Amino acid sequence: MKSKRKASKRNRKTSVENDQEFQLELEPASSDHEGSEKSLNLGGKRRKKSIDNGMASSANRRKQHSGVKGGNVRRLESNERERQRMHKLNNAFQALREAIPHVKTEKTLSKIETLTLANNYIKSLTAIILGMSSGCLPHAEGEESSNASKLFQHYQQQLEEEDDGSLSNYLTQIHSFREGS
DNA sequence: TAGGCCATCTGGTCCT
DNA sequence: AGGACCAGATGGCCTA
Repeated sequence: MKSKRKASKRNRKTSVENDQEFQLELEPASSDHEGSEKSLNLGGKRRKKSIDNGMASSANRRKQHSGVKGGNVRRLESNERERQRMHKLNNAFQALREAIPHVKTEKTLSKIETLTLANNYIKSLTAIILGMSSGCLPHAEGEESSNASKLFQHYQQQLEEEDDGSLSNYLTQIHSFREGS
């Protein structure tokens, strides 16, 4: 079903990798699951399913062949740490999703959508704040106001250079996300 | 069925 | 030396 597509994805690999995989494919199937049980238990459900189906991933095969005694345990521990790290990253993404206002839909924002929206949201807020504060800046004499003025000039210049219309861009994106859902 | 998105594994590199 | 970080590879799930 997906073999064609997966094959096309695999074509991105280098010829060296293809050669290695070809050789590994010739390995006896009985060795495929060695060392994969622990990571299976530690891993998420999605990964578990693939292994439940009896599919030995190339990753597992690589693991099989890179296994030095003791190194295997270290690898599994490293995998677990990496999983935890990615979970933290995903939690941060979730927090970011909740921090930026967007049209509520059943479909959650993808990571790229979240980052793009957050970027433009920050820019739009910056533009608004600076716009609100700009009124009192010209007559300011204190150092604090002077800094604010510099800040305002800096961002104004930045916005001019980017010329992307942050606020309208942000609103446009929200609108497109709404339509896309 | 193709494409998008995601989770996981892995080896390399950087950092402490 | 070992952990953190990163990017590539891969397979699963979902949707148009």
